[in-house]
Amino acid sequence: MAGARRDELERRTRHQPEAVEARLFERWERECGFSGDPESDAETYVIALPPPNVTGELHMGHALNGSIQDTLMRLHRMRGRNTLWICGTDHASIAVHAVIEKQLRAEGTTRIDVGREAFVERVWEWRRETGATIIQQLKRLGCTLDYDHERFTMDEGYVRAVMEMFVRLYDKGLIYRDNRIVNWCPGCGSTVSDLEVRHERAADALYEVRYPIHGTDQFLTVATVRPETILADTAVAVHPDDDRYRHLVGKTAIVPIVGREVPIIADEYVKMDFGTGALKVTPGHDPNDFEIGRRHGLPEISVIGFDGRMSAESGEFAGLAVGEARQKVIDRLFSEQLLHGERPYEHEVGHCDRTGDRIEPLISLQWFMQMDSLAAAANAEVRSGSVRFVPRNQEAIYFHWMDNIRPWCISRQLWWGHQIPVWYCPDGHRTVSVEPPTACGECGSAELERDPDVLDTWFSSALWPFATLGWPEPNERLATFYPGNVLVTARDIINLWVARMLMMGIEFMGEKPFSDVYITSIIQAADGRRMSKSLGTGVNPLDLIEQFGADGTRYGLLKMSSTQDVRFSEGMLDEGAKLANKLWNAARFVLLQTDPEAEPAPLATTAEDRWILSRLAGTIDEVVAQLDSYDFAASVKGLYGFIWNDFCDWYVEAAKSRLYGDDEAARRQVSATLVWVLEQTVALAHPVMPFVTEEIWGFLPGERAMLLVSPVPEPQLDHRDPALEESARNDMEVVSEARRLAGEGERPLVTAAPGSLFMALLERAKGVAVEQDAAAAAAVVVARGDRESLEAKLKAAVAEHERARSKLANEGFLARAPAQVVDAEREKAERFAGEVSDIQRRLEAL
RNA sequence: GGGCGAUUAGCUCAGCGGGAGAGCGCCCGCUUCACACGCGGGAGGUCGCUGGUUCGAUCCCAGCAUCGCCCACCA
Repeated sequence: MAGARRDELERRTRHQPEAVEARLFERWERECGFSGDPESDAETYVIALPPPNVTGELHMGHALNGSIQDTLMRLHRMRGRNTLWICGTDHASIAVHAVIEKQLRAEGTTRIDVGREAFVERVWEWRRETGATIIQQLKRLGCTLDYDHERFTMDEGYVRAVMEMFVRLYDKGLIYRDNRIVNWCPGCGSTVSDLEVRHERAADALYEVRYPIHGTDQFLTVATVRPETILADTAVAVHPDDDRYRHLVGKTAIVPIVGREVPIIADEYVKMDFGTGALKVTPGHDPNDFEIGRRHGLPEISVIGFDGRMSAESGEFAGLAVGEARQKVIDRLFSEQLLHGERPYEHEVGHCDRTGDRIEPLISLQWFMQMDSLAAAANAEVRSGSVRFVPRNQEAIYFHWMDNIRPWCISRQLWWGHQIPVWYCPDGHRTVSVEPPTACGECGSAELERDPDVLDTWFSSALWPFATLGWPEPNERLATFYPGNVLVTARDIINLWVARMLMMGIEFMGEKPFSDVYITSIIQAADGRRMSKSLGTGVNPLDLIEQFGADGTRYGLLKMSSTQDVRFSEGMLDEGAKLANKLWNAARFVLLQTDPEAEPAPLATTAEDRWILSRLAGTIDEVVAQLDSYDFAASVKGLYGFIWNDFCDWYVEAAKSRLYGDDEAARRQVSATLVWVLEQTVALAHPVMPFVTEEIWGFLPGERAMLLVSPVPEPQLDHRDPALEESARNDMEVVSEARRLAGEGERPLVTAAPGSLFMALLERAKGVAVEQDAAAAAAVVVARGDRESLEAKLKAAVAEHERARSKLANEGFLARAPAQVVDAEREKAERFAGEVSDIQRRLEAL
């Protein structure tokens, strides 16, 4: 190694992430690139990044997802796959509206005042200024995304793809317009989907109201929490099996206040044991009642408008706010002696996930998508195992939703988004077209007005895996990189996004967009609450990267990635940061202390060599297999144990006696193995800890490509020696015990067969004597000349021997225990038998 | 109401049918020639509770308790 490089290694006694990360990332981008090669014949490996909202800042979820995906990308790149990690952001209609409308409010204006065109222009301006900061933040984590082809769901080409999708589905009859009850969010001024409604407890009152039965002097009493909607009642329903009311079915009731005569119907939806067992049916203002209404062909009356006030349909109440109307209705019912009772009532009420406003179910004309056939095709893929959820049990979430799928309301009353490609002429004809038409398709009128609504953001997200590759235009990137391999996301958007991508991928590409769906853990705040900005429980990943380095952060997040909910623990990142430093220093030691002439090679000269080579082969085998099965926590744990305990604590320490000894040949041999093991280890750790490993790689001897694009190590399975590893564990205990005794001021003596593992460590230890004895069955440590401790040792060994023997004598044990367990017990019995006789010999010698 | 998951050392978590583990924290000793972001040694646990299966249960089964997340149209 050149003198300057040596000096640098000697000087840098600590790994300093902040000093190397930016430089290495820049080299990766410049010298290697992350764009994938559409021309290559190599097998592809493709992941589409779940596009973060343009409004977003990197949060813990992104950092975890990013760490996992980048680890997978790097592993497969090192395997020689043609890798592509699709990169981009989502236009996030509602979130962007929130940002811009807040700005407008601060300026004393509103979106209505500035108008649609100016509003949208303003959004673009904001987008140009702030850019997608979150994508830049992912670079800090080391993510090797295809930044050169970054996409945005509002890009020209992407918008075309969305329009194309709409038109095709419309032509197929799957998209249609209908009056339906929808979740109206007064805050958003738009509908929101069922998945964007949160249910929260609310304290309301339950009113019992008497409805006169037509042609009698009797009453039917119903229970309601929304008396103001009485004005829109179009039936009263009871359960068909309810003997109390069976005789009333087919008769009519008079709706209080408005005096409308409505049928009394029977419907199984009604719960006999709730309230009075009679339900007022208001199709215009309740989703369930809407369904009942459709089943029975009832009129749909709206008395509440989109402005949150009573509409003209409500007659004398028109113009009142809903709350005021409610009070007035109650007063009227009371004065007319129709209010039978009132009691406090706590129940769940829908709130908008974004704004927190209480959802108002309203009937309106919206665009819908029929999901049944699409869902059936997607479900078949999941049922057959062709699409696999990991962990498997997350499928339940998917199926629960998909097996009960309902039409999807895809129109939103917003301005920022993909405007629905439907134009209306004054005669009301529809023209549906990807490009703006010049004339009505039916009557030729040139006076066309475009549907003002935009599409649900998830509509465009659903085609992310292929619209990002240039669909619908045929092209090489699309042909090469679709379908992808795995989707990595959190379980809260399994239905919102994953299911819809599956359906659209199958519909438009004829093939599932990915085979594996890896559902990550969700990291909670340290106190067990949800991590969220609003709760103030969030942790900024960029701060973590500063504190622990990108490698430490990635390591820590992967380590936390075990169960479905896990509490954030800084300790795990700290562990990662320390491991990076440990690895750096192990590299310094190996590169500075070994014979520079030694050619890196796995030379199995001593027992320690064979042992570390066995451990290395086993570790490579396991760590890679665990990454392949998405068991990141286990993988990272295996890396840690090998690097810190096996390599640094035991092998490097044991190697020192040869390294610093007089035997030149031994020095060269152990040097060769040390460098070889280091090289393999660093390559193995690269997917998880890319920066420190790349930095070390640069100091390894010889001309070499960057580690990013170097091959992943192959486990040398012929190096594996489980018996040796087992006896190593025993010898480790002997070494520890000798150290303890020496620490207590004893003068321990170790009797060991020649070539026993780690005796080199004892020979270097102060106050420990080592005695080579070919007859020794196992390494045994005794306190020199101390009859008492020898006897104690003998007693313990006899007890262990007896224990193993009695187990073997137990018929039930022999009959049921697996063969390898029985063998292990047998070996144990033999080993302790050997130890017993060793100690006995030493006792006699005293 | 339904689904999923958790309950193991002071803290965060592994282990999931055959002798209770890691990291951090704590105690003792080390300026040992890679690393004090270190080295060596150590203390600390009736593995939530109750039953069951088994020769044997932290691990499997049932029930209970507590906590978390997701889903859900009881007016």
